[in-house]
This record gives sequence, C-alpha cells and structure tokens, in this order.
Amino acid sequence: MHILDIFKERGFFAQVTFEEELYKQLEEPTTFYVGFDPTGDSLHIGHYIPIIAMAHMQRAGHRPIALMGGGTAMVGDPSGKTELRQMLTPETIRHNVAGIKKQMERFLDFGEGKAIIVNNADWLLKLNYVDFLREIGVYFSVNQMLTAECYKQRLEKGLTFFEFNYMLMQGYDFLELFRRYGCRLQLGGDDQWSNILAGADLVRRKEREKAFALTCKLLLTGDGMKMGKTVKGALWLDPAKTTPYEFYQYFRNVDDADVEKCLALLTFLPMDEVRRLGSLRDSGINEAKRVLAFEVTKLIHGEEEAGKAQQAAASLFGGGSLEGSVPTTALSREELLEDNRLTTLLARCGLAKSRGAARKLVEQNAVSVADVKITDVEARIAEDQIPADGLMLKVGKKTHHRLTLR
RNA sequence: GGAUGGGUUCCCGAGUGGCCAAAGGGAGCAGACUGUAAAUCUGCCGUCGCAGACUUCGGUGGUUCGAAUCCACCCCCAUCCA
Repeated sequence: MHILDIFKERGFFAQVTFEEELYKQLEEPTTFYVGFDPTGDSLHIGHYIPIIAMAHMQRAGHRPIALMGGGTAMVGDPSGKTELRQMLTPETIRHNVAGIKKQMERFLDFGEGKAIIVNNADWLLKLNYVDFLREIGVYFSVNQMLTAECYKQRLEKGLTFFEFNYMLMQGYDFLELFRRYGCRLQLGGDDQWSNILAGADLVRRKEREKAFALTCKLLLTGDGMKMGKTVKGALWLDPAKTTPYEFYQYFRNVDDADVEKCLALLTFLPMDEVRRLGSLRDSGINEAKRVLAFEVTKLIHGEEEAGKAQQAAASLFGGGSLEGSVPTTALSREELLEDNRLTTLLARCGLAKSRGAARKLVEQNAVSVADVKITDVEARIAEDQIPADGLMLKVGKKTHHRLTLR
C-alpha cells in the first residue's frame, strides 16, 4: 500500500502540495524532515502524530530527519501563540535534544544512515543578515506572506517584524536540508502549513528542484480543542513527568467520539481492527478505550508498563486486589508524626495543591481513604492505619494514590 | 511622530470613588446521573487558612478616611494619518 494511502486511510492527511507528483516521488526512497522545538526536554502528545507519521514513513523505506529547532526557538513561531519564547542556552538545547532523541528512538531507527538528527542552530546562528536577505529574502513576497492564515490572525492582534521572520528561517531550514541531505519533503502539523509551504517553495524557486509539503491533522478533541491537556498541563511522554498510569488513564477516558480517530492516528493496529473497535457503541466502547489506552501506553512506555497500568486501572475501577502501578508517595514516620491531618497528607501526595484545596475536596465529599468516604476535614491518619502495602487515597472518582511508610 | 480607542483575575469580558477578590461566560476541579464517556443539574473556582489574614485590575508616583475606578508621568497594544 502506498504510504500516502496509508496516511489517508488512517486520517493523517490534512494538506499536501503537488499530490500526484508526491505519489511518484514516494515510490522511491525519499528523505524527509519534521521539525521539533527543543523548548523542553520531553515531547508531549502534541508531538506524537508527526512522530508516528515519521515511523510510518520510515517503515515504508524513507529516511527521516528530525530537525531540532535550536535556532528557530530563539525567535519563536508566531502561529498559535502570542508570547515570545525564552532564549535557550546551547547547553539547555543540547540537554533537550538528548532527551527528545531518546524518546524518538522508540519509534525511529537511528541506525547507520536510517535516520538523521540535526539542529538548525548549526546554520541559522551563523547567518549574516545582509547575505541572508540577498540570498533568501528576495524569494519571499510580503504580500503573499500576509495572506497566510497564521499571519492573518496575528494582523488583528499585532505581529512584530522579529516574528515575521520566522517563516523565512523555517523555509531556509528546508533549503539547507535539501542541500545537505537531498531532503525533498517536510512533514508537520497542520498549523505549520504556511511555514512548510514557504520552505518547499523556496527549494523549488532557488534550486529548481522538486520539494513537497505535507501536513497531518492536529490531535483535536471532538469539540476542536487541542488534545492532551491535563490538570498538570501537557500529557508528557516522559514517565517522570506523566506516569504511565496517568497516561493510560488519559486515553482510557477519551470521548467516545474520539476513540476511532485516536486508534487510527496513535496506534499501528490494522485498520480493520480500528474500524471494528470504533464501531462499538454504548458500554461496549469501553473495550475500544481499553485497547486504545493499552496500545498507546505500550508504544510509549513499553509493554510491561502498559500492562501494569492496565492492571492497576482494572483493580482500582473494577474492585478486587490491588496490583500494578499506582502513583505512590512514601512518607517517613517522622513526617507522619509531625502532621497527620488528612488534608496535609493529601497536599503532600500532590492530590491537592494546598491544605486549603484539600479541605475543599473533603468538604465536597471527594475524598476516600481505603474506600471509606471521609467528610471530616479534621480527620487524621494514624500510623497503624497504614498497611504494609500502602493506604489507598482516592480523590474524585478517578484519582488514586497510594501512601506508604518508609 | 500625530490623532483616536484600549491594557481587569487561566481565557473572553463587565465594572468609572466605598456594597469589589471584582458581574457574566468559557476552561478547570468536585458532587449527582452514567459506561472510568458525553449531555444535564449542583457546588467550588486569587493565595494561605479553623477563624481570619494577605496579594491582585499595564508600571510608578499622587489626591482621598477609602482607588480597578480620580490626577500626573511612563510602558505596551490596536486603528487611522505621516
């Protein structure tokens, strides 16, 4: 099956240039790239679709380049956000790149010549302003740029020249990658369409060579919101930032309407299976959600962690003995003796932001200790109430936490 | 550089001297209902907290018993003109 048809079938496809030509191009091994902002040392679920797309491409015999935007991060993409980015130090970028690469290795084979990882700071920071304008600037029409969707929105709110240049920088990346590695395709989220187009156009004009742009649908919830936001912020791929259990739970709880879409985009399950699971209705769709949560967690954290998360979820929600991995906080005896009020413990375990917040949760009937609802804000937990395998704290219906003594 | 209109709590957006921690909506959290879903209804929703205290309305100073609200200067944004 042609890779573009796979993309279409699984719902990746958003926009593409020269579709016919690209079909032909992709019949032979092609080098392509996806850009990532190394603004943090972990990827989150928003980065995940392009990564999966890269993996599909690599499986189809193409060579991916993961471009770290160490240079472009110094300007910041104006599409979407209004704030200026923080300037990153080279050390931070190196640290972040290392972290991100590690996560990508689960999906991409970085073996000899199979995939490339580069940082655009290597060429962008060396650029000379006048040379750049003369070489690259001449190929950009301001009139045309202003009609780009990403700038149109900003024209209402204000756009600095500083940010306006972002598109040229990203365009230049494509040109540079074409020159260095013969890269002919840039892939990205649909919000990157204008920027990607700029690069493909630049290669075509400057080098008179074929270059293509392809964007993937963004991971949106049924009501058009960006997916992957949780109480704690983004849904991270780093287990230290978002535990496998939390990760699993996020997908276990997606909207019915989003299940099939997520299965197609986020897993490698065959489409027949995806369609079967997606067609389940009412409580039957819970099976689909379990599969979705397990598969995605497996891809990111490995089968073992996914299994543990699934077990934990099953026992917590289905009753029965507790197995698997539930977030746990270990307290020393001294800490417990110091202040054993339930509200304090909830705050310590991160189940509430503060004692005040914990108090409110208790008042609202949200807290259970070892499956017993606690309504007394002054409740205390004695040492002998904590079994060896830990005391289960529950906030709301879905947040479980284990408290143990060291 | 000039003229005009603006900058309010996570977001949108009311508020023009005390009744303002600040309407309303959204988001978020919790409760009920459910299928660990959605929709709906209810409560919470600046910070810490038992009470109560403390900090916010672009910034800095000022007027006043009292300022998000009045004055001065400054910074930022939008629109139009140069």
